[in-house]
Amino acid sequence: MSSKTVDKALSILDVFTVETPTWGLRELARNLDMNHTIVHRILTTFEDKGYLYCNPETKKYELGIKFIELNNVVEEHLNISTMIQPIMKEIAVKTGESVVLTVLDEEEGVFVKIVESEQKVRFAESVGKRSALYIGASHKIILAHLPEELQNKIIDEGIESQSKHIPSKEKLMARLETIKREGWCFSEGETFDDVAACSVPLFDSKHQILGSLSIAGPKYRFSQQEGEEKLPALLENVEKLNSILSKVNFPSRRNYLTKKFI
Amino acid sequence: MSSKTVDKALSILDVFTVETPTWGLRELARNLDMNHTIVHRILTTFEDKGYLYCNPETKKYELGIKFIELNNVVEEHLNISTMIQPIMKEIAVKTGESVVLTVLDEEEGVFVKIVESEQKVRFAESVGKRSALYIGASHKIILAHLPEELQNKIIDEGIESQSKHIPSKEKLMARLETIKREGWCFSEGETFDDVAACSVPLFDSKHQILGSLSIAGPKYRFSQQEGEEKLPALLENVEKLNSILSKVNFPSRRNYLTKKFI
DNA sequence: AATCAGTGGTTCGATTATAGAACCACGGAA
DNA sequence: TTCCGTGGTTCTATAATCGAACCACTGATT
Repeated sequence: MSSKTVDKALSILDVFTVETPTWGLRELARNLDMNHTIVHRILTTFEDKGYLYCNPETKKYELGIKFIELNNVVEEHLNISTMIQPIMKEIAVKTGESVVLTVLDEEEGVFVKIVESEQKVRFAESVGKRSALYIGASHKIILAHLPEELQNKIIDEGIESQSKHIPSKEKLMARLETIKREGWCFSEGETFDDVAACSVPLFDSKHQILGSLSIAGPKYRFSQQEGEEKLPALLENVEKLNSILSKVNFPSRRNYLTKKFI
Repeated sequence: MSSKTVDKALSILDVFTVETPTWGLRELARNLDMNHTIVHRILTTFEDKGYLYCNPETKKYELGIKFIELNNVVEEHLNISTMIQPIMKEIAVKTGESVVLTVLDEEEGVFVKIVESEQKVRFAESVGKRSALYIGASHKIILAHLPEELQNKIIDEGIESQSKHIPSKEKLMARLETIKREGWCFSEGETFDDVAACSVPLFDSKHQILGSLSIAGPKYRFSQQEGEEKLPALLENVEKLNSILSKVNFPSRRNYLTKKFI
């Protein structure tokens, strides 16, 4: 049982994305197919509480300062700064490339933490980015460790949405099997055109797939072979990370892994 | 007009802080003086949407992955990574100390961004931290630029809560006047025991106080005199930052500055 | 300058989701 | 066993929400 009103309210928050960060009242109501009165009431409530901010000039709404605050609570609680970041930093220093922590949430992957190399290619802005599990090494390595039925479902949905990232179902399924067997994955130009990455899986205390750890850098200095060379640096540290993560119980939605799914 | 149900739901979120990041159902209901049924319904709703995570072993709730995602949307929209961070970085490099961006929200100050120096004293974990305006240089410089009636109200509330940071109202008010006249503020050991800071104010497009920019470092290498020596590096860059911030319209609650207050 | 179409915002009675007492089932302590 | 606590569920009186219709305003278009 779940609250319809709160559910509606949270659905409203969901449309504030990097792509569309500001919304007018009626524009938003139209988009969500809701009566503008109720949208207005909810927006006002969020605004009062600091979750949304209404620009007084444009009268458009955007996400508020509260999310900066609450993000800190999550990071603190996960010991991201004190425990996870140092390990990622060590890998970054050793390999000279950026290190990315990705987490499985529902049926997608989310970049949770990025530690940048000293080199000038930056993509820390992508923290929080969410995308389908068949895109990029960091996501594919997760997909490879999901139950086959779920892989099927996700790939079918990808084909339906005509994703350019699925050449054919058979090829992808075969690729996933190889990835799982070998325990790592390399990709280039999938999530970002000019970026290549090399990823290994992370597991929770019940040995269920939790996410992945990746090294990422610009394509021109990151071939598959160079990726393989960096693999040891990843694998050396991934155990430490796994033991931390297994104690933490990461707050992402993976309940379906223990339940039956359709 | 505001939605009671959503308001209640958001009040629940508010108790998930750095100090108390996890809550059991009944514990939470007791704390908020609410019926546990309704708390349960709201918690479930948040959980479904990824805003809360219920640890399957302990059955305790904590903030979910959604806040990492939405924090990114806020930061992206504010151009924190691309525009603000480089300026802060420049100051950090020039002074060798960490640089802190603080913003006024309602009647408190919130650390919105911290760029660390290469030196080993770290307090980036404090991003999102919220505290009263009479504590620390970064907050006092904001308080000094608020209307006198509001200063009165805030200081009175501080005295009522028996804050150790207010020696006497007269002294503090006099201090605030000096700070405002001189345009900067130094403090040590207020927000953190071993940290000193030097702060200058930031204003929005309507020349209203928006927040502050600070240099902060460990007390032993950060005397008032050393703070003053670093002041030019701050002031050189604060204009650039002000011009960026005036275009951005920062999403913090400062409506009361344009309205009457009680 | 008058019209129109679009905003954001408000009102109020019919409708519908919510509130909360009472209820499980479970688990640990005495 | 009993007791107290927990998380979670059920059901109906009740109170909050929904939404058509309503302002007041703005900025094109005629």
